[in-house]
Amino acid sequence: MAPERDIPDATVARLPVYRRTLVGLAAAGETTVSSARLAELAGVNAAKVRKDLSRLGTYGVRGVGYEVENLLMQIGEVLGVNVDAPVVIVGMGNLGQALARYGGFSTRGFRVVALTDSDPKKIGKKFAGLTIQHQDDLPKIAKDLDISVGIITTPAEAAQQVADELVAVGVGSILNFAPTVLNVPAHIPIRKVDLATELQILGYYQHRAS
Amino acid sequence: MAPERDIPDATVARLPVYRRTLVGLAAAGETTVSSARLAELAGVNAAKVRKDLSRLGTYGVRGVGYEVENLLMQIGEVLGVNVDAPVVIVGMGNLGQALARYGGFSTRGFRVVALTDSDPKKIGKKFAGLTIQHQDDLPKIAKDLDISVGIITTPAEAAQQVADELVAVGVGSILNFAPTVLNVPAHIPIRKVDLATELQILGYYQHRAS
DNA sequence: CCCTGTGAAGCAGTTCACAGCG
DNA sequence: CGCTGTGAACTGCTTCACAGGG
Repeated sequence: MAPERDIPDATVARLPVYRRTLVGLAAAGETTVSSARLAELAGVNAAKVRKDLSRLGTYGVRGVGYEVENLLMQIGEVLGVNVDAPVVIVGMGNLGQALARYGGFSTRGFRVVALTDSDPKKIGKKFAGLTIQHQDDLPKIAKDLDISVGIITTPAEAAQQVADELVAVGVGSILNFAPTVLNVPAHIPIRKVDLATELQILGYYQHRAS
Repeated sequence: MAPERDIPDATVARLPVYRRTLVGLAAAGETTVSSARLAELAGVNAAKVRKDLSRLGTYGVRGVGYEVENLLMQIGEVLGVNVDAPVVIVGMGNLGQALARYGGFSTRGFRVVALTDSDPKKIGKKFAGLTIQHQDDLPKIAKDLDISVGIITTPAEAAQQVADELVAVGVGSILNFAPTVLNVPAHIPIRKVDLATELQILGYYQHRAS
């Protein structure tokens, strides 16, 4: 009943895109979709869609396509979007504040339940219904709220320390917005979102083109 | 004198990380660095560092390593960080505001010179010394300021339209924060930063681990 | 003797092309 | 007859391992 194990990283990275596309199709009242159409909407190639979906153990209907609702359910299960994982955001600067107000968490299986910072001037302020707490209280917060995901939006200098603290209190995965490479134990999944890096990559291609 | 052409995508994506690491080493007064040390700091494998750097036409010194300043200069040139490309941010919601205040652009070859939105209530407000202008004025703004990069921070529904407008006014590359796949002409480099996708990918790995 | 540069091997992901089912 | 599922070929990236220069 659980879907196939060991889905390739490249496939996992595309599943959220398929999911978003399928949500749109469902909202538009579509009940089935072919790999060709899904591929077009998701910006990939049709063979890739079929190979990716076959990894889920999903079976489409030959001659017809895939059932939208069924596919949504299966992808949702693989990604764990029904889990409602408690999230803490560490670092309430510009970006932390923007994320605290971001509305996209709940429909993706995450719920921001705590905000922390180490600047005493910020403690007690409220964002999106949550009060900023001191980073030193993380152990208690993590225990009380059973935090499973940490989002790091501190300056680069503080990020490794924060990552260590998150790991120490038992957080299960980390999303890092600080522009630095973090060392965490191999069993903790970590992903980074790095604006400066993305811009510089663009810089290369633009530079080349001219 | 220009570095080698045709650097693989995977290498390009790592250059900003090497650059950041080298900036740190330079600040710490280091003048040379071995591939092993650079690899450790950048979180990759030493052979990869050597192969990547060899693509730049850079030559390290056998038995010693690479000269930090020289390497920085070469990577900077490849990435075009001295270009100071004018950037417009389209969509001044939470994220757009956070990016407008973000300080990391200038040292990476980018300068935010304009902010736009389509909500009349936001026009005229100021962020980081810039006044929000109406998105309808984009053609004039782009012409006057010679905009070369567009950052899209609108809701998903508006993003394709905005992308079309950016392409129409001659923007050379696009960074998309909206959670949707954008269609742009093949010659326009585009990258996406997608928080919801990253979270869902984490969701998969965390889910799997338990 | 250390550390780079690089052929060669290995691996992962993509794309092709078609058999086979509804 | 259309569209899925998938072997097989292919492409690109990573890693190994070592020759060779300083």
